[in-house]
Amino acid sequence: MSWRKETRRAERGYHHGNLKEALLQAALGLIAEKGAAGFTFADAARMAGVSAAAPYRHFRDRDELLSSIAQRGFEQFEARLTAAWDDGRPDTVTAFERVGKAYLAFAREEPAFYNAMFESGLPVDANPALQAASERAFNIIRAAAERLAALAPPGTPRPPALMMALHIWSMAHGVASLFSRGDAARRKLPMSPDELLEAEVLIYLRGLGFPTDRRPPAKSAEPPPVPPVAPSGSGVPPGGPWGKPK
Amino acid sequence: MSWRKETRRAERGYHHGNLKEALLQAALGLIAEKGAAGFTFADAARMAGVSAAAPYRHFRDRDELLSSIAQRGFEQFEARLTAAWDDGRPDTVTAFERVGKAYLAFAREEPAFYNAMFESGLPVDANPALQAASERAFNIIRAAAERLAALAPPGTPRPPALMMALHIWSMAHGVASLFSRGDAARRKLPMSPDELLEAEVLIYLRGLGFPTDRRPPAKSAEPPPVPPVAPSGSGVPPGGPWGKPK
DNA sequence: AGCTCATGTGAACGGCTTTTACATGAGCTG
DNA sequence: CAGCTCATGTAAAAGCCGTTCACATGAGCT
Repeated sequence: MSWRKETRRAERGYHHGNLKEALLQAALGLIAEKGAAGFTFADAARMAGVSAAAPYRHFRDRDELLSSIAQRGFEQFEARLTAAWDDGRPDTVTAFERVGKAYLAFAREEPAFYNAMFESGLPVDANPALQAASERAFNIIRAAAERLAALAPPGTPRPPALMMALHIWSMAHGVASLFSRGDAARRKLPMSPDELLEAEVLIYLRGLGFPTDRRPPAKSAEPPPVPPVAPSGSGVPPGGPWGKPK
Repeated sequence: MSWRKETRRAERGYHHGNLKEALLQAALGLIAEKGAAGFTFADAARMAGVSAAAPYRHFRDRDELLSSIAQRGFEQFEARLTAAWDDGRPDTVTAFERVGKAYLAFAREEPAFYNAMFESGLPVDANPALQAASERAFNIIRAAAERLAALAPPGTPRPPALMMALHIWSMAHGVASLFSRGDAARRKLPMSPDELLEAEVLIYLRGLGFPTDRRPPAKSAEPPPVPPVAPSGSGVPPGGPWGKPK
């Protein structure tokens, strides 16, 4: 079995064999558990079964480990946003909202990454690689906004795509930070963070003149009752992007 | 002179005289400088000129000092939001936007409080007093949303005020967190965080059917070119809440 | 004057980060 | 295969922090 070699490497030898990766995984678990602030270099070392000094062979200091995690986080984040955007299929607005949901899903499902990326207080702009990774992730949102802006109803002033992207980002980040994570997420909401963000984005898009009179923010995947492009006659869609007030 | 008594108390005596307050002030300065994560109990004690054990006579532990600061922060926050809202004068929409700006102004001008309140990772819901203070601050936004919702144009479905409040809060918090603070604020923006948020809120309100075709978000107070109520035929006002794309 | 209790001190414990000198052994070289 | 070298690990130590405990001080009351 391939059990032998790996286990022996991992357990017995003087050399760990893959300490860097083991430390990253350990740190990820610890951050998910206790937050980036509570995470400890020594703990990660202990969890990997090495002495407290060993990590310094692979990371300059604790901050560099944190940065590495944030870096990976931004990469995975970018991948998920890219997948969610799916190049604007089946239609731009649907895909755009999917990106928003992917943002929240990432914050929910990868709390450790999200924490390292946005809540650890590490200086993102001090690390060029990190900044670049963050930029690449944001560029997905930006590209999506670009496509959306190009679709602005004729006769209306075209909204600047960059501004739209920043708006969407701030909405997603605001909802994720306030309502979609461990601590403050306990605030009792009349709706789920996903629904909250979806409604927010829909209202915002309507404010830009986009037709958003599609399905209400229900969880079921219904076939779209009408083709995505609607006449812009009445600015007010029938359903409205919010449910009945409970 | 009253100089005597205070100074002697502060400098000489075995007893400090007002250590609790001194510690709070010291901590506030340290947090503003190095963030809540970097802030140190021992440092605060040193800055107040007492031993490292002295603070424990006034705070159970480091977290309680942090909580006290967050608590004060929420109180000041509430006061500023209340002042900005000014009971909806001179008109609801204007006052509403002023609240948004007050949110950003607070984040910018009181980084230490903001940090303790929203970025220190302390469990807000574990401390009832803290949670109540936070709730009171949010209620200002909520009350404003309530008034705004009541003004929804006739013929449109009335948006739930709580949802609106949550939306506005998430926008303000998102913009503040991402663009209006020390670290990540370095991201080059085509506009100021204030303008960004103002545009965002205006577009959002327009999406709800509110007439928002007032002055563009310029700093000068121009007379409104057209009366505020527009026919709802075309959902798109003339000016648009964004400037020319640069 | 004397008592008492809030408030401050100093020393100590354990834990964390980081550095330094030293140990080990994996992989290359001849 | 012998031997060298260097990456990778360890142990120990210094310095910091949070926290606790026994003890000191003196402010205010009787």
